[in-house]
Amino acid sequence: MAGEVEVPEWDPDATRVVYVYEALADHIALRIEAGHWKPGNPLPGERALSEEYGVALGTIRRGLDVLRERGLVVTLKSKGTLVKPQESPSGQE
Amino acid sequence: MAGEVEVPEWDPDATRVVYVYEALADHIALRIEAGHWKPGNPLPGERALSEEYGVALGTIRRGLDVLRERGLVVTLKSKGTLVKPQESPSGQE
DNA sequence: TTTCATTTGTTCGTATGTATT
DNA sequence: CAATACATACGAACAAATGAA
Repeated sequence: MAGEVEVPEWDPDATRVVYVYEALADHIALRIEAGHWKPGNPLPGERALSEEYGVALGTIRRGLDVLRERGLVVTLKSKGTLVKPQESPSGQE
Repeated sequence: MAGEVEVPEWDPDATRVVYVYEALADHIALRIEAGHWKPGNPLPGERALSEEYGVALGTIRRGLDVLRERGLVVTLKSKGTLVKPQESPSGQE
């Protein structure tokens, strides 16, 4: 049950095999799985993430696009991007 | 006066005598003249056109450069590229 | 109702790197 | 080497929706 898990530092140079927005998506996904942000709760805003990660707004949005496609998050206009409750087809936990 | 006019399909391979951005400019010009986009109204965004035509952003921008030089459109930052009202200094046609 | 702050959405402008011709 | 074309990425500004005061 996803508690306090270690997440590697954000280092775009250490991930130079892939694109920034993909590495970004992976990193945010790790943090979600590590429980940094709980299901139903919002992530920091796009601008905040942009500053935190030191990447452009468009890059953050691309990363969030990826996470949205993966079904990890949902984005509501003027609200924010929320961690999607993981669908457990039958089991609770 | 410019109603529903037929515009050939976009086919970069059928126009291989010139550059893509020129064929692109010609094609968009045809659509404007055919009334697909009205004077004063915006064209689809550069990114949208990029996807629609299946060409890179830079290529779209080059094509729009051409149309701007021809006086067919005007581009406003953060707004879009608008069809310029055709200047009929005195004559109609 | 109006105003304001917050947040996502959209768009152009620009720069860089790579591949092809 | 230069021009074309593609993709990624960063920056800035404007637009729209929401919610609170």
